[in-house]
Amino acid sequence: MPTIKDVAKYAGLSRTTVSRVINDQPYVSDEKRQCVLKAMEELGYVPNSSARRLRSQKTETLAVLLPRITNPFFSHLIEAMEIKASQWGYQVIICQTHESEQKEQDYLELLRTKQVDGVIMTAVHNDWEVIESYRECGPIVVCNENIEEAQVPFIYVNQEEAAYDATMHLIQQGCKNISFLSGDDDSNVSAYRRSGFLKALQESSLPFLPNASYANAIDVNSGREIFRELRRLNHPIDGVFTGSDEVAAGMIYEAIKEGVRVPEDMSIIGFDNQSISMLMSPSITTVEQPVQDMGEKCVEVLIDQIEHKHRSVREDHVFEHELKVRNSTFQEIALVNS
Amino acid sequence: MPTIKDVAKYAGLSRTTVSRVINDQPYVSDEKRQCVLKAMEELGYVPNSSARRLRSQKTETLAVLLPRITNPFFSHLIEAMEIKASQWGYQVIICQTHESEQKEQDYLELLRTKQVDGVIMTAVHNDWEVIESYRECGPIVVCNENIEEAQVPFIYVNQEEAAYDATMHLIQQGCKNISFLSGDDDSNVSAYRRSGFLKALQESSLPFLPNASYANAIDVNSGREIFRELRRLNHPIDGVFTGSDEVAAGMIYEAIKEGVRVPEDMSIIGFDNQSISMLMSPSITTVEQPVQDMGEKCVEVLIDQIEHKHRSVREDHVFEHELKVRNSTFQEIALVNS
DNA sequence: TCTTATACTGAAACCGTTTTCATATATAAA
DNA sequence: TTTATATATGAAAACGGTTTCAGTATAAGA
Repeated sequence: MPTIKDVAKYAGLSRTTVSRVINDQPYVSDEKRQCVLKAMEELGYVPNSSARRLRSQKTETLAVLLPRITNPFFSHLIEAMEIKASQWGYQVIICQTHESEQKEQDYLELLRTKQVDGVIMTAVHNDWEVIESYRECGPIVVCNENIEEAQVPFIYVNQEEAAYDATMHLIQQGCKNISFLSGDDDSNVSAYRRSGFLKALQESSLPFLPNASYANAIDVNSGREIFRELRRLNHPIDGVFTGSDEVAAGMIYEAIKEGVRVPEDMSIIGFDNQSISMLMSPSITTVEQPVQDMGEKCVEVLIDQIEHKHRSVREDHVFEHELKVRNSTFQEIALVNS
Repeated sequence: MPTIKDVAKYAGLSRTTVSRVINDQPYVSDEKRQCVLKAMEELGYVPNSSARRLRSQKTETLAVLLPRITNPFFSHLIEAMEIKASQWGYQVIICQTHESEQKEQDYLELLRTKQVDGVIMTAVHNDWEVIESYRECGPIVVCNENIEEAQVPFIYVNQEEAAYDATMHLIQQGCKNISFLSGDDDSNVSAYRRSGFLKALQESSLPFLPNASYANAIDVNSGREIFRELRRLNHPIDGVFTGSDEVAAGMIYEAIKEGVRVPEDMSIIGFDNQSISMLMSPSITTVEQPVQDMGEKCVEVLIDQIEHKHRSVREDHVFEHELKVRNSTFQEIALVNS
């Protein structure tokens, strides 16, 4: 592999001049520029990025921390991020935390060891003060969470409102005994959603059913399991806020198996508008978040911080959600009759 | 940020000794080792990875090239890869090609610029001779494709056999007019599947229907569209090999809408055993590939090549597929009656 | 006692760039 | 003509580690 030194020698010029050509800097005569380009071409030279990184103190690489990439919400998010980052000439390294505090810290170390210029966190598992200590090593932006005391940019949808709207929709459909499901309980997202859920119940003078509340609803299988548990309650449930299309799909799967009619006997509402929500029968009413826009925004904000080195203060980028009403909460018959 | 020099000074020792401690090398007395560790701790020192990379000529980073991360097959693959890589202390950077030859080349450049130690390609869009030219810069392994003339490790499922088995299953269910769908047509996967498909038809003395053959079946929407097109043919179709669970799901969605009964009027078979295939009603018969094992194997083989620097020759790691028979090709009634 | 081997330590070279600084020349302004 | 300014070039320092090599001290073997 030829180095810049070889190119310089071959072109009969100094490394400095070659470097100027590589980086499109001024103060190189056209004649020499051509000369250098020719030399690079003929030697098949390509600059070594480790050396560039060391000297220029930047990596043009971002780390994206997420629980697991197979969750469609996160895969869509990181898809958008990678595309945007690539447009800016940045690489994206993928960091699956699997909800582990330790792994989250391990990956944040990438910032300290200068393997990345910045970090996007799409979930936060450690206490904020732990995260905070990494901030001196480089910018961090948080996506999909909202931690009040933290002074970094946040990109999110108002989960409280979203859950409120979803719950209100269930109530308008006539649900009176509504179950609340959430994933990881230490996440702020769950807390905000619960709060919106409770607000809707309260305004409608409906009771909260702690027995029909589960905090381990994360995927299809947990959805199926929780459905079976709900059936065992002596209190009949006619509506479920799942917080996830996959959980909703799992519940519907089980409902069909058990002969429970959705939405007539039980209305089920998902979250994220993943493709599964359209495909299930009945199709799943869900809350759409503008995932692509959010992903792009994260990258833009982060790169802006990296390239302009401005100390990040609190910054809120709130995106709008949208309720997608489908058949898991809404009987088409009613529509036909009206 | 403190450097190794600061640590050395603080500990009253040389950079060399500090380096030895960092890298767990012998020939450091216990006393000095403690001394260095204490100094690192107190200064909050962490080695700069750009400097390490430059000197030691390795990055401990892998690039994974894939069409798009939102395709569940690839997200499951990369999930397994990331976990395995992380166990070996390697980072994974994600490279979405979107089937573009140019992007594929751009990402292969990471190898030349020494930003990664090796590359995993989960699809191949350029001619092999183009790829070949990057091999002198570092090891490449190919996953999910099988290019005969190429002398690198391949990790794959025998797509010809898989398609043969799937088609045979359709035929055994009584299908006589079977449509063949595939995604990207320049991919070898499609070619092998087509070959297996044809073999099954031939052995059963059934005709191949070129009019009912589509090469743009990649997702739910294309599945829906193709279903509608198939309906417009004057030749009635009673079986479809889709090559993708998402395409199959899209077709089933449309079938339900149009009152076509699956599998009575038309049997549909997917590929990949994604969670959607179990959730649809009817659930989708599909071909399972051991995605996790394949992902892990890719990383193992690649890291082995990186760390032992042995020139890679042809190496075939063939994994077994498994037909998962579900309701989109198989009437449960028949099972009950028997 | 004299080699010889082994454990420990550090000075200096090296990895391949970019950046700083000094110098030279050409052009414009005074 | 002199001075200031802009353009063009290269030598050398810097980035922050690891590796080579040489040197010293101590223990073991002849």
